[in-house]
This record gives sequence, C-alpha cells and structure tokens, in this order.
Amino acid sequence: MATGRTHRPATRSRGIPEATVARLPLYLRALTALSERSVPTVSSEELATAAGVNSAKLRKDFSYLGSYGTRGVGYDVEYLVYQISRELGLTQDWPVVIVGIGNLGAALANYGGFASRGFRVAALIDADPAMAGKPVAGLPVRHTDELESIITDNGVSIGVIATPAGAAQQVCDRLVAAGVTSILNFAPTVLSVPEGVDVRKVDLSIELQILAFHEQRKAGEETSPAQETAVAAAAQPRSGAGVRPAPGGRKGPDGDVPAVMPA
Amino acid sequence: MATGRTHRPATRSRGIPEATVARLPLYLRALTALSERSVPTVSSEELATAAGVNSAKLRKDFSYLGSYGTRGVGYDVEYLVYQISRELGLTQDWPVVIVGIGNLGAALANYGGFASRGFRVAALIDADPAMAGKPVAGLPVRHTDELESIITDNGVSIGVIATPAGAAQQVCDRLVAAGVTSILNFAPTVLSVPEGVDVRKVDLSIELQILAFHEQRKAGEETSPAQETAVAAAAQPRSGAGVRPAPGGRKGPDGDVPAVMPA
DNA sequence: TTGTGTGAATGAGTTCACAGCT
DNA sequence: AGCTGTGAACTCATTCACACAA
Repeated sequence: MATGRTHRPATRSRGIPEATVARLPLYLRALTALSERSVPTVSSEELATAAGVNSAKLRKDFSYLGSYGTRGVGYDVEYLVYQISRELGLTQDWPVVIVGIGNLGAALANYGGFASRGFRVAALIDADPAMAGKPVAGLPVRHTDELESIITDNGVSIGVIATPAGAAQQVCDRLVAAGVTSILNFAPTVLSVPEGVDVRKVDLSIELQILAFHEQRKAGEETSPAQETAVAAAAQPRSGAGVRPAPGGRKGPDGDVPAVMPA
Repeated sequence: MATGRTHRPATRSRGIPEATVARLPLYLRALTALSERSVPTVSSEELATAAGVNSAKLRKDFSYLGSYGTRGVGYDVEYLVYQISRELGLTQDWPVVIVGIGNLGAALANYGGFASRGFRVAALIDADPAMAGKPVAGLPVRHTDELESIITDNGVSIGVIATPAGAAQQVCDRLVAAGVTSILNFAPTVLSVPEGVDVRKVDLSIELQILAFHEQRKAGEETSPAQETAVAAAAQPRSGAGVRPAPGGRKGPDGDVPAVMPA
C-alpha cells in the first residue's frame, strides 16, 4: 500500500491557524490565573507577558476568534476565559482513557490539571493482570481486555498512550478500532493511524536532543561576541568534514575518524 | 521577545533551521532501528516513511547537514547515524539532573532511552526531606539543598523540572544561577529565564486541549448538522459589554500536585 | 490618550520539480 | 534507470505600524 491516497481535500480549515490553536491553552491558563485574582481586565501587553509571547502575536491570535477586546481598555478576563474555553471545546467534558499504567501512566493519572480543565479520566488500562483492580489515583486499573468496551461504553474519543514503545502501535490500533479519534502518544514511536485520526506526541528524548543541539552550539562559540550564526560559522570547531563537505570530496562511511570528543 | 534587540539573523550561512533540528532526533531513531537490523542503506523514501515525514522534507533537511547520500543509491545508515548524532551533540555524554521526584520525576528517571542516547542522569533532586536517600531508578534522591553543588561538581548544563507548578520558577532560578543553560520544563508554568538559557516545555494539558479543539471540530462537521454544542451556543453573549459568565460558577484549577517545596 | 484590530511586509517552513550524479 | 540535492514557488506564521474606537 505504498501509494496511499495522499489526497487531502478536507482540513480546508479556513478557521483558526494551527499555531494559534497551540497558543490558546497558554492564554487560557494565564487568564484563569488572573480570574482567580479577580482581575477584571487585561491589556494585550500584560496578558502576553504572562503567557510568554509578544503582544502583537496575541492580538493577532485573538483576532481570529473575533473582536473580543475593547479599544483603549483591554480584554474582559472572564469573558475571554469563556470564549477561549468554548473555542477549544472545553465547555464539554471529554472522557479520556490512559493506557499503560507504569510510572508515567500513574503520573498522568495523578495530574491535577486534568479534571479541572475539561477532561475526565474515564479509565486507566494496563496489560498486566497483576495491576487489575489496583487503585491508582483513586481509580481501579482495568485490564486491556476491557479496552473496547470501556471506550464504547464511555464514548471515549481521546486516548493517551503511555505504554512501552513495543506495545504502542498495537494499543493505538485497538483504540482507533474502538472509536478513538484523537491520541496523545508518550511512547517513543511513530504511530500510523488512518486518516481522520489525530495524533500528538510527547517525547522526552527528542526534547532533550533538541536541547543538546543548542547546548553544543553555545559551547562551540563561547568566546564570540553577541550571538550570531553567520559569524559563528567561521569559528565552528567541528571536526574534519565540516558543514558543507567538499563538493567532489569523499563521502564514504569508511574509515571516518570519530572526532568530536568532550573537551 | 522581551528585549527588542533588532539584530540581523539575515544570511543563512550556516544555521540549521529549527524545524529541521526538531526532526533530526526522529530520523536518528529510525536510523538506529535500521542499524540494529543491519540494514546498510536506505532511500529517502523509506527513511521518510519510517520517520513519519515525507521524502522531500527529509532530503531538504539532510541537505542542511551536507551531502551525505549517494545518488541513485540512498544513504548509508551507519554513516548517517554518526553524522546526525554528531550534529545533535550526542557524541558526548550530557549529565542531566531531574528536579522533583514525584510520579513524573520517577517516570523520567526510569526512562530507559536516557543513558543510551547521550544523556546520563547525574542526580535526582527533591525538596522533600523524607525522600532524601531513597533510591529511585537506582539513584539516591538528593535534597534540594545540594542542588548547587551537584550542578557545579558534575558540570551539569541541562536540567529537567518535574516539580509542581508553584515551585518551578524558583527551581529554575536556582538551576540557572548554578550554571544550567538548558531546561526541559514539565511544570505547567511559563518560566522566565535570562537570555542565553534555552527552555523547552512539555505540557500535558496543552496537548490535550489542542486535541480537544480538533476533536470538537470533527464532531461539528462530520456528524449530523445538529451539534450537541447547545450548551455553548446558548450562552453566546455578544452585544453589550460586561456580560460575563457567573463569576463563581467556574471551577477552580486547583487540585495541584502535592508536596515538593523548596526552602 | 490608550490599546485594539488588522492590512502589509517580512520571514520561516514546505512542497515542487528537475538537473545531475552513480 | 534510480535517487539525491536544491533552486524556485508556495504556504503558513510572525512582526510591523498605524487607523480607529472608547
């Protein structure tokens, strides 16, 4: 099935840009904090600072939702909380199942921010029979055999996978077959799902590797002035090959010296 | 950004695009799997499929690293593994500290992919005196008091924050003051750090909210025209100002995780 | 005057499509 | 023939800067 249909007529979302959607939860969190302190209104500047973005971006983001602010004044906190919640679909409660109740699964189950923000843990599922019935975060762990019925009975459409990498795809397939259409994957695997199913992944080692990349870059250009890539290029202390390998140069994987060692 | 430093990132002489950097770990993982199966070479098409991206993107990404492939043939797996590892800075071992050894911290400490890919857990740190000395993932938990000396003695430059939201900024400040320049934050807070310090965040509830947004959208267009979103629809108050949902009506996002408080 | 809302300008990231090496 | 490497076209995202409403 190499030639899968790469057709994607759908997703013609003339709606809110994806980048904006990804920031709405951030705004919502900042607004909720303000709301708790009974702050009535905020300016884009203040809210942007609290959310860690710049005000122009925030205003642009909000402009996709509608004109919810008041010129010369700012935004009504409560009103915005409501509008964003509604936009994100948090005015309803989403039942969620967590599959794989190891250290991570337990951590997720115990995460407080769950229930308070539109989500409800419908069930914790694990393949280990020894875990069955054992309470975690106040819920009894259910065995994988029950997965399908749990999904169906509770109308679950969002599943969280916290299993070892080896089990992830299988679990994913079962979740999808049972009706789940959104998956949050914590296992270090690329999941393949049918069209229409959304997958987001959270991957510790990828994040660390990205940090390592930047960390290495910092170390490499320490003594340099301000901060610049263009200039730093010349000083790259990389080994042999370099970035732009010699055009007609060698490229064989043969005896290449494993340079680069910690100083 | 905070500081309006209008610099000149103009010419792209040497920087690898951020989006590409974020995918390198993905390629590396796929390549490592191939390497283990002793596959000697891969085409961009095959590798792209394994990594979950399309081949044009993959080739473009690799082009930033150099010309490491062979036309008509593909890429040498071992060679690419090495080149990407080097680019990501994984040819050296990065000592990492994990602060906040609750459910999540323990899960991270137990995560296997750590040591095998260029990272080494130098220490587990928690503010709870009762945790001190207790072994987690084979390492004794150290008390927060020792944070600075641990960082210094081990030359740690990457820190992972897995504390409750309330403690995160404080921990962050101490890590930075002690010399950490890259932080992976699992706490649901916006951390503020001085320039030069990198922060990446992993946030469960944000991911879920993004999924909910798309989930809601699916429900709205695919199923019957009549949405169950009646709840939200009915409360649409846009005309006068000052219209706000019942102040005391919404539930508080409390339910914070227990324990762990720095001095 | 203050601060939103938004076209226009700029920049980043992706996809196309094909020249060129093996 | 097969497959990489890459300019060019295109799409998405961010930033600018200012008209306009309160």
